[in-house]
Amino acid sequence: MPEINRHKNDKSNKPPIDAAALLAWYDNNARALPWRVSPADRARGVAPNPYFVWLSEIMLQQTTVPTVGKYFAAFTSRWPTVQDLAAADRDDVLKEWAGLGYYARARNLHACANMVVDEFGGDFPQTAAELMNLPGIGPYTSAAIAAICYDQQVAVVDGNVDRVVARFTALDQPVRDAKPFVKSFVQQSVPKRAGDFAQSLMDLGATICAPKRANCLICPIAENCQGTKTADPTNFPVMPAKKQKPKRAGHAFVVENAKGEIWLQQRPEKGLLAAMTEVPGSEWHKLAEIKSDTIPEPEFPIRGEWRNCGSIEHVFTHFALTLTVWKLNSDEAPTQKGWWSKKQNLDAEALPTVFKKVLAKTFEE
DNA sequence: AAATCGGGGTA
DNA sequence: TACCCAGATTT
Repeated sequence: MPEINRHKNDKSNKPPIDAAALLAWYDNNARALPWRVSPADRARGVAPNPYFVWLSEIMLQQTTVPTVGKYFAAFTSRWPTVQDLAAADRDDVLKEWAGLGYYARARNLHACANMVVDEFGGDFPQTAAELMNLPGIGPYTSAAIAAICYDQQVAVVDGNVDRVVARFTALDQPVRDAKPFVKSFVQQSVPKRAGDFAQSLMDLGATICAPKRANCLICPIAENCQGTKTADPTNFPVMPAKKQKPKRAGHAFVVENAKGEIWLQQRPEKGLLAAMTEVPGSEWHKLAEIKSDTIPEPEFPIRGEWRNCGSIEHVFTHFALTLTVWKLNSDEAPTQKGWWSKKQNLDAEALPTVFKKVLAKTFEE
């Protein structure tokens, strides 16, 4: 008996998404967001601001809508146009981004703004293929900007859409291994109102077809959904095997001078928290590699009466970190390159959250 | 294909 | 706790 060379999730076996029904739902239930043009305004011909859409899309990468809110307001207030952002100092962009995470986004954001101004006269390219060439803009973001701003009929696939499609088609493998299928499945349903359709699918995933709750009773596309016919649609998407998070540990050195200033320095241009600001510290030892329960003794950068302030915990994407915090009052600079920063002004520095935790620990005294 | 790259909200 | 969030880039 010959093999039937057809994938189990071949789209020819799956009824498509009812775009008209989804758009009708979106017309009445769209989330109101600062960077978004409502479907009613869009129907009247109001065009989205590509700078706002692009900025929001970069901020929203792996980041929730509530978290982005304040940062989006701060950026658009300080830099109202892409020309303003391009003209800004990169360090100021990093300072505004501090706390939002994934700092390569901030570096690429500034580079992209300059490219749009220098190479495209300040106007974003209007197709996903062209947008893909800009720094920080990948498969999702290029499609999102092209669809939302210019109604290019491309499939926009983010984490929400992955989940909706996985449930809709009862996908039997992790979406990570079925990206082409998900994209082609969405593509066949993209209507003329491509931007509203993209946002409707994401809104559906954010509100009705949520990660731990599927409210199928009020879902506008439940009719053709395979997942809702199963015992529990939230069994989809199936998750890949998880692996445990390794641990690292190190020391952080906080030096305060007689004027109440803290010694800060800049991290290297590459790697974790690249180009951001930090306090001096030790290497972050991988606990498995030092074959011991205890990390090496601290090698203080300068002599003095260092005080142990306890430790802080911080969890990154791929490891968990424990830092022992040490404090010294001294007017001597502990490292070669760096600067003194007033304690009252630390919020304006480009300090990632892990170092804000370190500093907060020393202020408990 | 797998690893790297942050931080916070949710159940 | 574990999972997930309008992913991109590097290895």
